[in-house]
Amino acid sequence: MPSEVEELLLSHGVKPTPQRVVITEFLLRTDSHPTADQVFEAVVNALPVPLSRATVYNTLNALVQAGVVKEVSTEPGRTRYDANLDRHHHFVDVNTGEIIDIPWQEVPQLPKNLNPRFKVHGYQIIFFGELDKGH
Amino acid sequence: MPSEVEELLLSHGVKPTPQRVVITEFLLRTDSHPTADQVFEAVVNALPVPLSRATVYNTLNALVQAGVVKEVSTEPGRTRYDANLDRHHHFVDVNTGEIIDIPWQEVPQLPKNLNPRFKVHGYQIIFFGELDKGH
DNA sequence: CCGACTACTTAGACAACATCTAAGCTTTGA
DNA sequence: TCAAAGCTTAGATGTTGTCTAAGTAGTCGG
Repeated sequence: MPSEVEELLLSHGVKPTPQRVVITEFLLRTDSHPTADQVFEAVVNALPVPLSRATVYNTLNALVQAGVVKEVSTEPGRTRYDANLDRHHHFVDVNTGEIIDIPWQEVPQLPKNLNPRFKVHGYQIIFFGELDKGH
Repeated sequence: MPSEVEELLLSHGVKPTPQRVVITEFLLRTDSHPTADQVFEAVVNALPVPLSRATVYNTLNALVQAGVVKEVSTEPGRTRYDANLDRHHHFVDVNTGEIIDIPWQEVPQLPKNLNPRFKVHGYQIIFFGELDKGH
């Protein structure tokens, strides 16, 4: 009987190998928007076999392709990954780089027909600012 | 008598060396949101002396620091530069990667006080879609 | 002018992030 | 049991960006 994660992968057309399962499980469990290297560090000891960085990159690309996770690009030069499939926006703390999800309904919807030249598929909003630790 | 570009740099506290002037001139002249390497290719022959890539990177970072240009991060792994200082948003053609500026007033303003935990300094909206070449 | 100080630039080494390659391993199905 | 297809591995390679050491140009006090 396949686990929930295996079913998730199968339903997206991704073969659930052990490597892909542990990587996907980690992404679903965290809300920290990890980089590829952070994913590697987190799961490298969760498998009884060696894990190659190439597999992590291959898997992350496959998951993005299949629509299981999304890439987040808040700072240049490093890609982060987000398994929150609910539509949402992002807030980035300019001091720490921490990324926090903002629920879709907390932000007014934007019109998609801003200009007849553009056929808008979607949009991405990133807020920059400081996190008030007092709250 | 200093040129307009030299005055721009001076007013932002950046010493207008020949390298910095030609790089800034190129950025002001284009709306193509070039990468650092595209900037290098564009200006390397505009100087009577050799130009190092390090100087391009140093200059771009200095211009960003000084507020003369802005970084644009629409795709992971490469930083683009934008000398359009008017507030604006971006549209990215998913087929070509082309980036087009969208005037600030064409998009509804978003509230900055979405959540008491966040002190929002600003935000960035990137629209993804297809460009209708027919218009 | 002169010397020293500061800032800038250069070429190439280096570092970080990501992809590619060749070989081996699993799985699948005939 | 065999072949084909797909996945993973280790390490080489590619790409983007930064760092280092040396040299150069501009500035300022004398």
